Amino acid sequence: MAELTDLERVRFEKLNRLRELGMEPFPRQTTRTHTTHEAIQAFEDAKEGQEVKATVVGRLRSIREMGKTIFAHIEDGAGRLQLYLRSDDLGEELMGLFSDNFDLGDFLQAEGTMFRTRTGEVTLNVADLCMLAKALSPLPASKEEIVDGERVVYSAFADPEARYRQRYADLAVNPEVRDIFVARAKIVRALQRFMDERGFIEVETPILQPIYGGAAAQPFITHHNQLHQDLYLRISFELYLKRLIVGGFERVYEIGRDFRNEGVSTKHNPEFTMLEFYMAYADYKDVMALTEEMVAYVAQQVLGAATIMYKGQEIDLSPHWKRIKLRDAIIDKADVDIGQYPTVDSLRQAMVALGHDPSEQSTRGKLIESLLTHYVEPELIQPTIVYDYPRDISPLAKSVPDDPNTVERFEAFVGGMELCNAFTEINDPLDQEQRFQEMGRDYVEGDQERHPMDEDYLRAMRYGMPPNGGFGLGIDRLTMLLTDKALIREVILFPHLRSKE
RNA sequence: GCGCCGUUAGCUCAAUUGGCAGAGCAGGGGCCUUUUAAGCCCAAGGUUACAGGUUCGAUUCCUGUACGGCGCACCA
Repeated sequence: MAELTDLERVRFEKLNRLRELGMEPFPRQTTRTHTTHEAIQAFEDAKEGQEVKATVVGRLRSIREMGKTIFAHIEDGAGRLQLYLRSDDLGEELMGLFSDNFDLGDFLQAEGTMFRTRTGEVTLNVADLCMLAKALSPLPASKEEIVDGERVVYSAFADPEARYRQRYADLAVNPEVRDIFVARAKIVRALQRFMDERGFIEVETPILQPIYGGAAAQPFITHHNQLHQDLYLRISFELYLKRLIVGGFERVYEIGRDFRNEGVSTKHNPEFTMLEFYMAYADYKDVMALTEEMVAYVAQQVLGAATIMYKGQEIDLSPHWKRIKLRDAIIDKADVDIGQYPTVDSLRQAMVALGHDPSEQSTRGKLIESLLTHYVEPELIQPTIVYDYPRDISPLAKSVPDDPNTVERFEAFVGGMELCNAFTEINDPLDQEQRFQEMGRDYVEGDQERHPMDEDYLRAMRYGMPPNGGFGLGIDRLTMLLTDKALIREVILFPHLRSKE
């Protein structure tokens, strides 16, 4: 065991003392007749003069000793409840035992009768209590008061590093952090309900993949010892889900984890949660309509409204969203018409004139994308669908009717953030093969983002793939949006951090 | 990967130009039988992230390391 701090040593002594006094600090059995919320509700609902007895459990969050009485609050999954310990009711022995050996953070069980204090708070007058679990280490201390119904916290546990490394302590002392993850769970449920109601079936495809694909990203590599085989953690679900479209499922979706071996930022975590769906007999316009409907639905289900506040700005998520061609969006925000620069070199020169320093290896599509990222994305606060993308950065998307260099692809942006990415999927195996070959040509040998050729995927396509629209949405990003968080780490329970030792 | 900033008690934060490192809360000892950031009295709590350097003297200045934050780069 690690060396104890002074505070921990004191608690350790209390733990031993409890055992000596015959109170097990980690008992096996718990009795609970009411949650804190139910106990308060039962009292509120009771007739005048009717006695309400309750046995509640929870973690000690505050203690106020006043001579021969003690006020305390416990917290359980449902909320908080004030306890009132009175020497005359509890007995001097238990009173002293509590006072000497119970600390903030301990879990306890208390039995008694509900009443209302002079100041109006519904409270349990405790007749008996016991320890359920002794906390050996003190939780990060904070204090709070209620001002006009708002909780004001003093000395809140706020150091981001400590909060992420010890998320358990963060969750234990910062209830608003728990709220984020409750919202996140609701978001996932709402998405599933939305998809299920529209005839999509939820599937699970491999995370360990012999060939990665479906996105331009560096993979994590792992190894299967018995099979002597290197495997990649998936960077997308795309190619497996479309195999299922070949197999006869018309509508499939998957919610799961993607892994990308890239830099971390306020919007990027090495592992993140995606929703991808594929819809036969649909194209990207159909998917646009479904996207608007989906996001508005989720907001409505989780927040009760399709209008949200994000970083101090009101955002209306209800359909229909603004739609703009990528070329027009870049003219609009960057004052560059990519149509006038049909070659990599001409576009690079135009960007250098704007003060950029584009990488030598960039394709024309990558240059366009960096214009999008720099000038357009941060400006798109209200939901906006940007569509019709360059071919060379979209190797799985079908081209638009009269322009082989532009593909039917869109991304939706909200709050200055890319939320999802979708396209009319290529279903011509020969076209797809050619695109894979172009990727092999355009991306120099050793470029980690070069797409490996997935022969089995091409074989699947040759059996015949119905026309279909595909879609990917970052659930972490959607959660940031709906919980008004600027940092992806705030919506991931255990975000990746460097090891400390 | 690059740049800037940060790291002081369990938590939140101070510390003049380089001159004995402080406070609130938490914890400990007292007082207080309807309090709620309860209050009052007393005492305690520190290798100032780590390793070096400059200096009579370093939390403070310099170098390096670790971790974090922000920005950039990367990021179909």
